[in-house]
Amino acid sequence: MKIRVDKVKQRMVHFEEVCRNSGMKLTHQRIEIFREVAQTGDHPDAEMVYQGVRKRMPTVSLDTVYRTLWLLKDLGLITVLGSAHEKTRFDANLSPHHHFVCMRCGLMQDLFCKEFDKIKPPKSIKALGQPETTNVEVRGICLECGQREKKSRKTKI
Amino acid sequence: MKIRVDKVKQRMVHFEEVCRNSGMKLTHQRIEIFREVAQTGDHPDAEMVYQGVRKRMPTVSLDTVYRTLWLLKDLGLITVLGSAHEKTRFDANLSPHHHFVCMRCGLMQDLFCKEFDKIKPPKSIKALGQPETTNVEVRGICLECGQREKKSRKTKI
DNA sequence: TTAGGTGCAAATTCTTTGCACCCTG
DNA sequence: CAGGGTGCAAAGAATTTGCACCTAA
Repeated sequence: MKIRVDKVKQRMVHFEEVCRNSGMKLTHQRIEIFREVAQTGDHPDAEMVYQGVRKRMPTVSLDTVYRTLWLLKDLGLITVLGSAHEKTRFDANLSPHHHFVCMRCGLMQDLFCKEFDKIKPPKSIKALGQPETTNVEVRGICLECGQREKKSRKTKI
Repeated sequence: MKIRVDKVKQRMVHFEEVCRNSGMKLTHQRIEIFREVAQTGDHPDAEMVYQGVRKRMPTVSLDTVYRTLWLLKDLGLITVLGSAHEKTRFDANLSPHHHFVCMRCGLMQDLFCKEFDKIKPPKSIKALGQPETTNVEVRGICLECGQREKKSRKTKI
């Protein structure tokens, strides 16, 4: 799925603005890597981004793609699906439940919520496939990471 | 977080029943690996399961732990969080949206749904951390995998 | 000019596999 | 007793890192 040209341009403008504000250098590589993600609608992985950028810039290296993607994520310019450093985890709790995931440390806690249990996919889901389970993922900062942040703010001043 | 002893026992009974029905062998290793997941409430990863089982059975190997965990997953005895074989994916779409994930091939498609956008975490979330985003993940079988299944069913008969 | 960015290759980390021996059913 | 299951060690795949050279600001 290709993103419409005007939408891509809009994203590029936003990207350049954020880059300049953050003080990071606007290199040719970074521009092309962001463009690749911005114009591809179907959640590319690092390798796909690399291959796409390579067509226009044959000398990029895969590690620059990785470094840039994480940087873009830190700047809030892209989102990351399926967590990099996080390992696969296993759960014997088969009853319906939801999760609270810490965006900083990756801690995943169970969240029981009757409201969430009632959520059903819309009819339009049929266009994508046959649904089986529906669950909610709340992302944020866990108590521990929140505490750590407060402390470091104090000591830094 | 330790799961209550009676709950663990209940899970063990279910496990042994499913094992027998599926025809797989009920080995000492499998029992201890399932027990470890069943009694640990905080989504252990393979390494943590391995270390836990090792205390009781010092000769188990990490690869048996992996093999067994995937087996348990295939039997529906445990669920898997954060996808094993799936790579990290990136997305430049920052507007709120949800996902439909294929449980067979891992394909992740965007799902736009105004109803889902309105969902807010319950107040009880404060006990876990500071929420930032809430999104819904519908899991099921995508159209392509659904088709493939139908075909293979026909040819097998 | 110069500090941050890049490419290369090697290292790490998580997970899987081939094979000979072992144990459940 | 037979065939699946296990442990070992080695392979694979994804991602990260050290270092010397390069380039945007």
